[in-house]
Amino acid sequence: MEEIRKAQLIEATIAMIHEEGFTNASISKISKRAGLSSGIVAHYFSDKSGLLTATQQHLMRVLGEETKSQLLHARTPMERLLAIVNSNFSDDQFKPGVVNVWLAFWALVPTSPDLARLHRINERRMQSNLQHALKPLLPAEKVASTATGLAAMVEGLWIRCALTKGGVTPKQAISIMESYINSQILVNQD
Amino acid sequence: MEEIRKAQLIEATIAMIHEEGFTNASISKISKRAGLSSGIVAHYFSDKSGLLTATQQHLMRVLGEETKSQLLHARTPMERLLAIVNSNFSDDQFKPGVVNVWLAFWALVPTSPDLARLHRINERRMQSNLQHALKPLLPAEKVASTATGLAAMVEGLWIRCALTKGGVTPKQAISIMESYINSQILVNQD
Amino acid sequence: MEEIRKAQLIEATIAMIHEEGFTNASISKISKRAGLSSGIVAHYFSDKSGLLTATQQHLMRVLGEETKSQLLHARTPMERLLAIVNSNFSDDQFKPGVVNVWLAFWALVPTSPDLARLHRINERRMQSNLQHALKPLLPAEKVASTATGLAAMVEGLWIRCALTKGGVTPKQAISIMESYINSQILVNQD
Amino acid sequence: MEEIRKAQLIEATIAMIHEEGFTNASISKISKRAGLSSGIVAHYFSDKSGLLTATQQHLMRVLGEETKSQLLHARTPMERLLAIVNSNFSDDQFKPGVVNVWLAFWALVPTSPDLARLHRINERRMQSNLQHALKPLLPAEKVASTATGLAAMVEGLWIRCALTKGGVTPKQAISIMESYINSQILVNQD
DNA sequence: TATGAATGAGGATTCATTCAT
DNA sequence: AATGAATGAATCCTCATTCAT
Repeated sequence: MEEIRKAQLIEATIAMIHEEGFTNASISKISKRAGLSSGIVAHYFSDKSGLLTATQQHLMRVLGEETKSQLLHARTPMERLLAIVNSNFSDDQFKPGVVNVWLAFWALVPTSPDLARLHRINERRMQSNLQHALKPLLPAEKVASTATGLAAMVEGLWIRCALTKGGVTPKQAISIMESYINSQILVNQD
Repeated sequence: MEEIRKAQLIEATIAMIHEEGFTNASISKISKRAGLSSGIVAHYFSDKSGLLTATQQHLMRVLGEETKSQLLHARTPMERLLAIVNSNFSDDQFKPGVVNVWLAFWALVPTSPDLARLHRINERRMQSNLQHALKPLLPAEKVASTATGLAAMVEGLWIRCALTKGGVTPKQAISIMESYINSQILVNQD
Repeated sequence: MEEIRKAQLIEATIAMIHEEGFTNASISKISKRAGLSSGIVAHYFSDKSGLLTATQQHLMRVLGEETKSQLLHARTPMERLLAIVNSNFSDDQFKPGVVNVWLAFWALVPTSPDLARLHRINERRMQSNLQHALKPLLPAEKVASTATGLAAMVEGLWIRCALTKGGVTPKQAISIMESYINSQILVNQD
Repeated sequence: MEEIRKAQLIEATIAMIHEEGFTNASISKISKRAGLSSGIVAHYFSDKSGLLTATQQHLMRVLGEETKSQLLHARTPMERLLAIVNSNFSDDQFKPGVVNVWLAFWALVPTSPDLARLHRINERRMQSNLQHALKPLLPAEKVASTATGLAAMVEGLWIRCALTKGGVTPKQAISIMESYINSQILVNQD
């Protein structure tokens, strides 16, 4: 029961943030949308901030699982890299609402220790995944900085896909990143 | 007088968003911090959203002028590219508060037409600057996508400099981007 | 519970309008007077205008029930007419506050669609009641205009009873209207 | 100069009350509409309530002059009566805005001593005019009550003309009152 | 005479939270 | 486990008023 209710509320939170913006996503609207009463949030998350943190955790878990699942089928280092990149641009990451939640999340990081913690965890996982995949492809001293650049590019392109209607498509984003990866490998080859 | 007051209020807005987060930056706190009364906001910006829009416009103007000023001294295409990149990582862009305002701004874009407009303008200027500088360096069909990738990387690295204490420094960020630029040019040279 | 709270708030609204005038009847004063918190108004009426509309509806219902109750005992057409007239001058209609609410209500009709609707309903009911009672007493072509004149006189005299201290009393008002009715019947008799 | 400014502001007050309702007619809107600054009101009327009182006084003066002017051409008592009645339904009394101001005025009488004074003056003038005209037509003991009834009917019909779109027209109102007058005279003749 | 900058109190409204049921 | 009534603080905004120019 608890898990069902929590899932319902997280789902409704994402939907409300999508539809009316982070600022207007009040507890009463969220709970009404979930078909539940307003008191329920206190019951399961103790707090509004508890609900928001849980929501962000949920999104991070979804992304993590997507990455893990795509990595399963990767055989070569290059395939591993592309798996990581692709997982960030899967359909799940552009579902209505998901985008706004991530953006709101970033905006809250500087003033919320809880969310800052989540942010750090997420960033480290990404960095670690990328470095692991890059190690066989690049000289050791280039691995870390290339991983950072790649992670940054993923984030930057993702924002553009999300915010700029008629801008970059996920497909184009992936191709831009492939070009980055390839040129880095080529240049550092000999 | 009008310009002085507006500047005071924009300054105070940035400071408050920095100190207490976007959500807690209320009109009364902002105006008190500016040493003015709360009614003054309505007087000069008609609205809270008017003040926020003006604040973001201000930050964009500062960035634009920084870019323009750095471009003045650039002689070669490569220098132009670096000028653009550098201007995004100048000290002004990491002054306390500036970071949070940009992040909050992005979070509001999906639900605020006004801010969406500003966002589009800013993005186009960046893209256009980069393409202009890249044209002499790359085959025509590579210019647009490389500019997009570079812009995305700038944004992504900027977020990391801003959000992750002890992560990437602006200096490292610039070096990562130089590496990206160089490899793209090298690979596409012959 | 809901009905009790609504009644409390409507009662308090009437009292506040009476004591401090329509302009000064704020939500916080009204709710405090009802012994409740200010948020309660939103809870039950969603709006201040919701509360005002409900208050006016309440007064109209009271008047309607008074009329209906007096009509129960009326046997002849003439008695019916007097019953309608009397109900408009019953003690309930001059209870402290009731007068001011009606006046404020009229003042808001031109700019409030909701109240305009209520006004129309009330006027039609009065007109219909009067015509029904006048039909056996007057030639058909005189019924409508006489009803209108009578309704207007009721309203005009009611205002004078309400606004002019030391002016007309309800008793005198009723006698003036009786005289109007009698003369109209007499003149149109043969 | 003073008279010009005062007239401008009174005119603007009536227009604003008409367009946005009494509640929304703020000093800044009124003065802007008059093409003047907001401070001007304090200068010429010391107060907002001063402006409102002056506005109501103005409307009363206009009505009084209309009555006086129509009475000039009246020769018989009956003509005098009709002149008084007609003056209340002249075009000036239904000019946009005038109606709302009178209604708002009535609503304020119970809580404003100033406006209550004006109200009393206006009512007495009307009563006195009517009694003077009725004296030659009715037995002495009927004059006062008939005047009161007539005044009330004028007011009631005027409200209906004003508030109920598609209800009574001024022409019909006058005819209803003529019928009242005639029947009263006929019945009391012998 | 006239302006309009500046104030700050007061308005309606929204909302997270609490709690009895 | 779940409700939703009730609170009251906080928010934005409006506005009459004051006053230096």
